[in-house]
Amino acid sequence: MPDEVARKLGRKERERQAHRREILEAAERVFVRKGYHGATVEEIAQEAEFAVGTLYNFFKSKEQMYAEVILKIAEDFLYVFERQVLTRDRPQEAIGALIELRLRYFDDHRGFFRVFFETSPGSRIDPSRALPRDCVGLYDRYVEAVTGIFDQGVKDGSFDTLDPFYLTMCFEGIINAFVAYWSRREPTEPLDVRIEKIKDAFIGRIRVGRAHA
Amino acid sequence: MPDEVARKLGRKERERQAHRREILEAAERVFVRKGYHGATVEEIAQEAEFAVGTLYNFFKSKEQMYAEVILKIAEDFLYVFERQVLTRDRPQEAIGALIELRLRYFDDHRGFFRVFFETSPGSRIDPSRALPRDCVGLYDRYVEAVTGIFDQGVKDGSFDTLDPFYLTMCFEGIINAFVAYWSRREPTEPLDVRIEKIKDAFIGRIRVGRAHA
Amino acid sequence: MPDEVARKLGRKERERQAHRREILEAAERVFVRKGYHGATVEEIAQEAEFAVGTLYNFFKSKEQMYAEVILKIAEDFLYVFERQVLTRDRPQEAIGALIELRLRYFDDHRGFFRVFFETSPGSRIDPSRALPRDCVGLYDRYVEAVTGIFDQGVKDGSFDTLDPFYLTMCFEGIINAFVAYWSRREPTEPLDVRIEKIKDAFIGRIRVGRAHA
Amino acid sequence: MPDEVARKLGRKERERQAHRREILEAAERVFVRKGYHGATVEEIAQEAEFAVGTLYNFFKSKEQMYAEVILKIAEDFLYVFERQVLTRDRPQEAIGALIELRLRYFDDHRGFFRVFFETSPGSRIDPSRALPRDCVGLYDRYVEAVTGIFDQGVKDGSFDTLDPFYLTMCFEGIINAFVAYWSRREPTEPLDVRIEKIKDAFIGRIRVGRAHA
DNA sequence: CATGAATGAGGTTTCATTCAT
DNA sequence: TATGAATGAAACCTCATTCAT
Repeated sequence: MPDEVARKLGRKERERQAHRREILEAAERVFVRKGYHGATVEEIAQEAEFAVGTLYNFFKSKEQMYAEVILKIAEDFLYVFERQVLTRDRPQEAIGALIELRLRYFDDHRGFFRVFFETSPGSRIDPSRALPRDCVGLYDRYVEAVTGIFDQGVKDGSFDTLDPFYLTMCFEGIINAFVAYWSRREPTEPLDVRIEKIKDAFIGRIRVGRAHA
Repeated sequence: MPDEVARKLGRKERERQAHRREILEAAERVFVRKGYHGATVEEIAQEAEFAVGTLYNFFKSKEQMYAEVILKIAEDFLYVFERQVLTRDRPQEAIGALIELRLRYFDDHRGFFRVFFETSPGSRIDPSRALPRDCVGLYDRYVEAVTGIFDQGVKDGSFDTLDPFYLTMCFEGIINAFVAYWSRREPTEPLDVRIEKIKDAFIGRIRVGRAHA
Repeated sequence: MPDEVARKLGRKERERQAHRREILEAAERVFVRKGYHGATVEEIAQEAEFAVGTLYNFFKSKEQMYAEVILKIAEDFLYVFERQVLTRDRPQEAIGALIELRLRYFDDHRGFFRVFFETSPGSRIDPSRALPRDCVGLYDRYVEAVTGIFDQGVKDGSFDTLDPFYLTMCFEGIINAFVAYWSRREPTEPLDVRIEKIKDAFIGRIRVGRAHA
Repeated sequence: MPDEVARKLGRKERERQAHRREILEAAERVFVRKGYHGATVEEIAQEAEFAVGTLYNFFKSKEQMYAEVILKIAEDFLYVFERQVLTRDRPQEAIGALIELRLRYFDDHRGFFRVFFETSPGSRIDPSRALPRDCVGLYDRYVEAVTGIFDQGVKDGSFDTLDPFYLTMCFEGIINAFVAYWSRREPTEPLDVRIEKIKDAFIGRIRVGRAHA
């Protein structure tokens, strides 16, 4: 009997989380189609196949929905980042894996990144500006981690002697530039080729002992 | 008599243009402060010291005001760009001058810039923020011109053999990253030093024949 | 076996009544805090530690809850009124006891009182705040009873010859005025003293044969 | 020419004020019909024969409309009060005139008083609590003035020796009680009779040297 | 009976745009 | 051309009530 109750509560809670997720996914789709200001709560509700009021049982405002969409993407990204990038021993490989991850990830959420870049003034220039509170922590963690990789690379002699934090900023700037560009124009080359090109261009530029071009 | 009429019309026309300009400048300030959606026509009117109705004698919509603001900023930037950067013969110097221009320009018109680079390439998501046709042309011209400089540099052997367009993307990304960073934290070094550092870091990385670090 | 059923039903029924009472008490607290329109069923449910749906198993609407709260308060007050005031033989003493009751009651249950005396006679304006039938009867009974006391006092020569209904109105007005005053400024004198002062001031004014001041 | 401009501006301003007044009057009517919570801005707009948005050019919220309705009534009242009551030399006459004014005034705005008493909890007990900011000052002025009258009456021997402030509170309480009562049940006696009765009952009770009843 | 997620009508408020003066 | 009051569509959000479990 307690078991059944437990299972029941478990199911209810599971359903609630499922609905929450469905709403967030619907919200992401609508934000992608219409942008933050263009999206209406009404439309998100229709997309999620819930009534408007229901959304407000999960999120207290449209703004919070937006924030959570970003948060979800950021969390997912960080989860993979920590597993696929931070586990690498050699800095060069870590940066290579990060380039790949960032580009692949972007491909999956391309539409939303477009929204993100456009929504908040300053966001393309300074993503941390447009982020919801919870997200800023994640972003800082990410920046620190990447800086750590560069630091290690400089120390162990893999990379030229450069300020690791400057390297991180350049890295982010470059990736963002490409991501922003490809969010507007359909890329002409397949993802793999683009990844390799950026790896070459970036890592090649900072790697110690490279031959002169 | 005809003379007087001519003078009068001339004055009237001059005044009209002056008002138009004042309105655009007010609009720019407000868009910079509030972003496109946050700005209200009412606020722009107050800033311009005109009545709302008057604005609609010059522009058919808020959207058009926005488009013209962007256009003006882009034109101003491009005007200086063509004179101070494109006139250089040697690619390395041109890029150096561009770095200087972008950083100086940013320091003087940081709000300015935000609007320009934010909106830049026109959105498919939020039509109201899409760049006006004319402006997209300007932006493309800028990108092409910069790409041209890199192209020349690669061809004449100043720079390593890299895809010039990729170089442009990287260049923009890096500049944006620094600009973003300095817009959050007051720079510790004077502008001149910062300019030199970036010149070294960026140009140094792509210049042929550089010594190993 | 039938016994056990009977006991069970008895317990169930007792529990049901207990829950009903708990809900009403919670509702009263919330109505006192927020007023009718400010109170939400959600908040009442939380206060009562039941789910919203449960409340609707006992009352068919928020309006009915409100009506029952009023009714309960009115009944409680009237219960004491009839025992402590109406039992007095001499009008002067009855009015004195009523003064004491109203002031003490107010001190103990000031939120309480507000609901009763505020809402009192039912609104033609805001149907949702109209008193339930039963309650209007109670209030009228109260007014009638007080008027009756004055009537008796006038007739038996205790009070000056005045319209008893007018006296009731004056009495209510004066009590309310003091109560209001003391609800703003902490009284400087203890309750007993205040009670005596009002007795003197009010009864003294209407008592036959008083000395000139 | 400047004259014409002046007249024009004057007319515009006059019209604006007229519209403001019309809206307030419409609002009063709707509040009277439906109560504060029952009234919708939409309905007020229809009653005033303006679009909804127009109301918001004059008042920033429904709440402010309500506050201004009260303020207008209070100001009008004070205006007459100062002319018809404060000008009397003898305290007894002044109080008599005040009773008449309060009752007559109430007759004109009866509906609104009903709303007022019902809208804010505690308003019948302590009207000053429910008043908008601007109004509180007016109310204080009124209370002071009335207290002054009683003070003068006590000093010159017209009234019994009683605390003038207590007298004011009793006076207000009594008037409010009647007003509240008659806002619910149609009075059975004509206004004149009621005025005289209250004059007798109240002034008669506090006048020095009255004969025993 | 207890639960609480789902509902959706309806409220207040904003603001780009128009138009009579 | 300059004005700014008037417009009204449309947005976000609340909350009493229902109902499947």
